[in-house]
Amino acid sequence: MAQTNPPFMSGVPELLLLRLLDQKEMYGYELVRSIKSVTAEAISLGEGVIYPALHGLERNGSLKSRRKAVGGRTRVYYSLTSKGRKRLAKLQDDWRRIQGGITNALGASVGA
Amino acid sequence: MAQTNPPFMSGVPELLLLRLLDQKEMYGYELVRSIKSVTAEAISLGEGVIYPALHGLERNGSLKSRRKAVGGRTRVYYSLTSKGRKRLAKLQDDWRRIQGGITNALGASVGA
DNA sequence: TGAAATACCTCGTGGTTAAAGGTATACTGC
DNA sequence: GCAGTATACCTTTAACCACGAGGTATTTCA
Repeated sequence: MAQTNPPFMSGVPELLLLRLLDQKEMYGYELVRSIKSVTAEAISLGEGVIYPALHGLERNGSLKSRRKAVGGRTRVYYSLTSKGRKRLAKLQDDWRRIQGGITNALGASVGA
Repeated sequence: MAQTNPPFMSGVPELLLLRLLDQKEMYGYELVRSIKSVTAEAISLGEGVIYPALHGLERNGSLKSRRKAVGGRTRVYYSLTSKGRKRLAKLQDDWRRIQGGITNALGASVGA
């Protein structure tokens, strides 16, 4: 795993993708840039991560796509299905749980 | 990856281990239970994660160990080296960065 | 005596990220 | 008219790392 981002990343691409697409239909290339900007440059996910992830999410029914020609170029727009919305809710929950756990651990002074 | 914990776990064992051992010398079996309790049950790391991680961290110089007999049983206590402390500082930084990035993403309303 | 807890360990699986590479079209500047 | 850059899609390969399962031995408690 040649790393640009530090560890702590597993599951993150999926979460981010679902979250962004829940707000607005978007295409792959746009998502790549969007993730960088919405995380204030903290997280950068390349196309080699985004496209396979998108395909996987579509395959398992979390996303649906439609092709759209824009200025002679074809884009594939993705949006959430209801299954995808459920999946997002679960992932957000999970994230908050482990995020809280780690925050506890980092902040705790182990008294005795 | 048969999963007990949800995703979002990569790098987490290392961070938690270093953090706990920075506060107090501990042995493997103790760390397994400690992680569960300090994260309020949110994160549970089995021995199959902890022991290899401990060995790896010792190998790369982040931890040092000493054996200690306690009531007829032998325990291997681990503690941080200065290299381990540096590593911990870096990981904490990384964690806070990506944690912040995700929080942004989850909270953001993508206004146009 | 035997079950459960303590304490250590390794191996194999498989999920998941990441970089690098590959194609093709459109737009910009020269 | 042409070169270079940005847009837009995609796949393949490699490597990592968490995880469960399984394995040993000792102690404690019923």
